[in-house]
Amino acid sequence: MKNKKTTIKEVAKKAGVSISTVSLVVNNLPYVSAEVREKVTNAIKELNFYPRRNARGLASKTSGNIGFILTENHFSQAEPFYTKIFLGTEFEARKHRYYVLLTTVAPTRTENEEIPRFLLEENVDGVIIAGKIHQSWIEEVQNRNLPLVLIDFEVSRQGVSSVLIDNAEGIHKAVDYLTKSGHREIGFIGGDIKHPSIKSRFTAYKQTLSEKGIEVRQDLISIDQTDTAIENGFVAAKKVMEISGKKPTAIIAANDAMAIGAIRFLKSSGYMVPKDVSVIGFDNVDAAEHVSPKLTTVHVPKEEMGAIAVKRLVEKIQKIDNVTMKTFVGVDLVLRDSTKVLSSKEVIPVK
Amino acid sequence: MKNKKTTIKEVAKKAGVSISTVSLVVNNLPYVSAEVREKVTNAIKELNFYPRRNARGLASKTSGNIGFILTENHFSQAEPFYTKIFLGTEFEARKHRYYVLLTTVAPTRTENEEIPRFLLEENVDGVIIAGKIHQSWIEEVQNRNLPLVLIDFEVSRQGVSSVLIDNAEGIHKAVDYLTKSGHREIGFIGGDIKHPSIKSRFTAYKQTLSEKGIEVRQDLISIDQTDTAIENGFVAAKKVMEISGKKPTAIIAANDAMAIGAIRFLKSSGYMVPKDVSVIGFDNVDAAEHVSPKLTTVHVPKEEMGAIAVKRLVEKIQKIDNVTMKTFVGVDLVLRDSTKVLSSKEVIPVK
DNA sequence: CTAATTTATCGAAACGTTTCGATAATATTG
DNA sequence: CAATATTATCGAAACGTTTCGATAAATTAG
Repeated sequence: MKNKKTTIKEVAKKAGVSISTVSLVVNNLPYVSAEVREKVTNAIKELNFYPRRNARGLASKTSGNIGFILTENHFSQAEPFYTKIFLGTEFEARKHRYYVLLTTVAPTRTENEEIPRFLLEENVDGVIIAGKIHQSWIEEVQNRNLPLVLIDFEVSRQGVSSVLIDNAEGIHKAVDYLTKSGHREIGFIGGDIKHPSIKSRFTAYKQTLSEKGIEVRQDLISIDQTDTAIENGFVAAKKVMEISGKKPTAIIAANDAMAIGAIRFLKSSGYMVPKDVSVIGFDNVDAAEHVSPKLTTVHVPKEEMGAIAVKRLVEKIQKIDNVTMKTFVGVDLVLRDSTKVLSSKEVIPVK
Repeated sequence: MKNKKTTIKEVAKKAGVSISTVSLVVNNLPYVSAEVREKVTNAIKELNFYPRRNARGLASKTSGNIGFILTENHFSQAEPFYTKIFLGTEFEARKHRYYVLLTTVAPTRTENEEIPRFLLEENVDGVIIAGKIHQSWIEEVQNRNLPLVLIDFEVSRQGVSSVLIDNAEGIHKAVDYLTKSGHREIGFIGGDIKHPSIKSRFTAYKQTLSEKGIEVRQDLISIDQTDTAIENGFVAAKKVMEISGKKPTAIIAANDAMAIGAIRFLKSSGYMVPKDVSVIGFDNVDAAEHVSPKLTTVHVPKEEMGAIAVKRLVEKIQKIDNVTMKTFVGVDLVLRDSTKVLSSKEVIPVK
């Protein structure tokens, strides 16, 4: 069925009403009699009418778009954590009749950094920022009075909502599982420790061990890598195995990439995973199922995070709910092959 | 620096010229004196002016957007082959000052299937379709007189360009490598054989073997899976190992997912990869580096495919080159750990 | 019954650009 | 020198909707 590019004028003519009346019907607005509404609806169908996005946008000062911003390094990262989140936003946005425009910005900010064009052109009605980002980008959005939702990042700033991972719960579940499986020498490796998620995973690791009366041993910890890439997991695991006295029987990594790197180090150094050392990751990216052994990991519902962010943003755009919100998405421990039960009885420290 | 939402009117006033003259300067069009051009440019900078996308769109009957369509199953597939292509389009589109709008459609087509909203709203200037798609979606785009580029798919239809994988070259390189490594019993597993890429990979497999004087054995082939998912690789490899007389020393899979499935079957059945059977995949998705052993595979430059598609489409949109083009992207064999050299001397069949 | 309120329909301005034709000045060609 | 072509600048219509206020009819309340 060919689209004949009809306009609202032709619909009005065919239905015998004014353009204004047609607009009321198209937008499902009141003060149109049932009889007229039916006539207009029929004309719309017969003429296969669909309003143009541009014209609606100009007249109503809206764009129908949501901006999605992330940093360049997150954009190109091998493990598609943020692309899953993006796909989640796209699917949910569609339900609300929004398009999602994707862009990247530099991780740091200099004077002449290019501002996303969709901000300059006023081509988005709200913005989602995924991951850690320089504060000046947040200011750039807020200065334009655009609704903003952050994903996996938070700032103490008025009017910014966040969709966050319940990192503490995830790490708690991981430590809990390990201690219930008989592990006491549990290490932690991480990178980019200033990232709020990594920081809170590390805090939760120490806190949960303390709650269980297990000593937090510094020689089982390595968290000074610049980022959470695979190769930094390799290096961090290497350091832990080198400096630790009594070796860990389990290592919790700040994310799956570092867990994979840790497994690579361990295997290449003659340790067997999980026979000698269990490894747990965080995120549950696709690779977790492909590495050998398959990675036990804390599953983060990435597409759901994207969907929730869209819901929050659309509410802000439509001014349904102006409350600043922090939404924590629950996590689950997915048991695969990289963890081993040492003993079925939880070890209770003797003192 | 706060954006004060200035309009072209204010720029005109400040520069002491007309709106039309400002528009000529903004769009870098001729018939403006150098003196006036400088005055206007200064005013634009001082007022931090940026034209609205909506207004420009309405006036020029353009959207500034490119539509990106793929099927729902491709959208949600675990291995992010098409998301890599999408990311490639986004990066390239940005250079040409286009936004990319992503959507999915059903793999098949029924009467009341929803047409992508960006087509209905005339909100794209051209469309990229990635992967195999029902012909009616192609018609839906062409009926709207929109420029169209297909990725990893082709149809014998007027005016449709394609960015394709040089499947034959990839398979040729894989077979060549294997035969040069001493393999003669080389199997092939595939699914969704009607997909042009898969079909041409299979054809190339047979053809290259024949060129080398190696018999194409039907008992080393399994290609009747419905799609190229991991579990179908498992099943196809199982079938090949069950029905074949002299067992294969190598299996070429139609894609990485099936290669991974094949490795899983082989390992779970007591075979060692590559000691007993070498495995080669196609695509080089992220998982190829994570499976054990790491997968030898034909690398497809996915982001480049996306970038090329955007370039072709932008040319079509701007009517720079209306020629229908097929662009084949080169591929490379990436040697990892899943292939073994049987003998360093290429086996030349004795007859 | 009358006044007040709600419902129904419409005309036209507005949204912010692009672009075409009008007008005039300048440059080139025969 | 005159005719023709090019360059420069501008006014206003157009693009296709939304939406506000005008006008009138219908309904409700006192």
